[in-house]
Amino acid sequence: MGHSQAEKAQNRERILAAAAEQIRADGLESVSVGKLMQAVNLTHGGFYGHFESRSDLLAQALERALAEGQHNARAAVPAGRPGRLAGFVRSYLSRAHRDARQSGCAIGALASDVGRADRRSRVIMTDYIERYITSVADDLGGDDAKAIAAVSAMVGALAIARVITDPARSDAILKAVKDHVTAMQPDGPA
Amino acid sequence: MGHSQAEKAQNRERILAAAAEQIRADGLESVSVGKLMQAVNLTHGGFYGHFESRSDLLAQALERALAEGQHNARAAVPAGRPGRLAGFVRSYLSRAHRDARQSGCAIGALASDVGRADRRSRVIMTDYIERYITSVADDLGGDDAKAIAAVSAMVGALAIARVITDPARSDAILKAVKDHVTAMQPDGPA
DNA sequence: TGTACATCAGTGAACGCGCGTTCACTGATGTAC
DNA sequence: TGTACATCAGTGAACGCGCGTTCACTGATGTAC
Repeated sequence: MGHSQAEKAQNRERILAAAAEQIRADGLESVSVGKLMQAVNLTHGGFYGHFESRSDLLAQALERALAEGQHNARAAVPAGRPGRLAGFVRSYLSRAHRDARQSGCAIGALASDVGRADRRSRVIMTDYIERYITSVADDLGGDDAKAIAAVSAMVGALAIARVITDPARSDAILKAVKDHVTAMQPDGPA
Repeated sequence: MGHSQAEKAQNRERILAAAAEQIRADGLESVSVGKLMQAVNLTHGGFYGHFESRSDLLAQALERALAEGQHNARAAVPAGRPGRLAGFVRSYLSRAHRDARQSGCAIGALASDVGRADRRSRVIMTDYIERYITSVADDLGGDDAKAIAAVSAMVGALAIARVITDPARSDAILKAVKDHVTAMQPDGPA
């Protein structure tokens, strides 16, 4: 069995990507070293050539999940200014986002988990929350307080919509908050 | 060692109360049968005289936590109508509530956990979310959509404030959303 | 009120299992000459 | 270009541990007479 240096880097990527998906789908605690390595067609022993410990992996996977969620969010919206917030909110509070936890926003998926996690994880997520708020504030005339309210409502709505058992009611939650946040923009939706 | 029927009911209560606190403080998955029974000064074998399984206990503890969180919320606000929402929001988005996960609102503490839990848990929490929305709607002239936005913002803000590492910034998050939700009332804060 | 006994709440040893982590080993990679 | 060898990515057995659950047992409770 040949294992080149290039393959090692590639395997590390595959482990990290699989973990970043899994923590969003099933939570930080759902990750087991053995199963994760199996999912990536490696044996468990090799794990420690890539990461110091399970908890080290979790912190890096959280960072990765946050970065990916952010990337997906930006990709869903054309870069131009007018209607940017409305477009972003439509995508963030879509049924597709609600139903695809594993590739969606890690703040929405993991906020309450990280709230009780170790400091390292909280520092990482704090950074992404602040970026999220700043980005939304840009579309709200720099109003930080308004952006905080908008972000809180979006994150809360996503979490709640994933709990509600009746699909139509879950849709209604998403729609109500979408309309509410969109209406926050001074010049109205574009 | 004497064990009367009254003691049995009392022990069941103690197990359930301890679990209801623990799931809010550290998440559903943090509960282990052995440690839980130890915390209540019993041995692990007796657990199955009270509950069918760990997962049965978790569902009942979730219901208990939700009921307690709701009870605490009502207790914090005088029953009279004027200013009821403002008073409730002040309490919900207080530093005290943020810092006392184990006795606070279980929706805020466990929404993202339950979003990926089994159907039984989701059904239980759905019920309490709807009650929460209805209760807030009562203070907003029956406007369901507005109440959904308010509840989403409060739940999201609580979760986010528990992640943010800088205490002053965390306070600012609570305050921004408190002001935002209070301003939703047509007649303004009382 | 007092005795005899069935009930049953709680005990603690034991089960099989999966966990995170370690480590001696294998064999292809990739470098030195 | 070809050979000799050090490196090191990945393997898989083994570790000690805590888990959820079962069960034979203990002894106080509480009932029948």
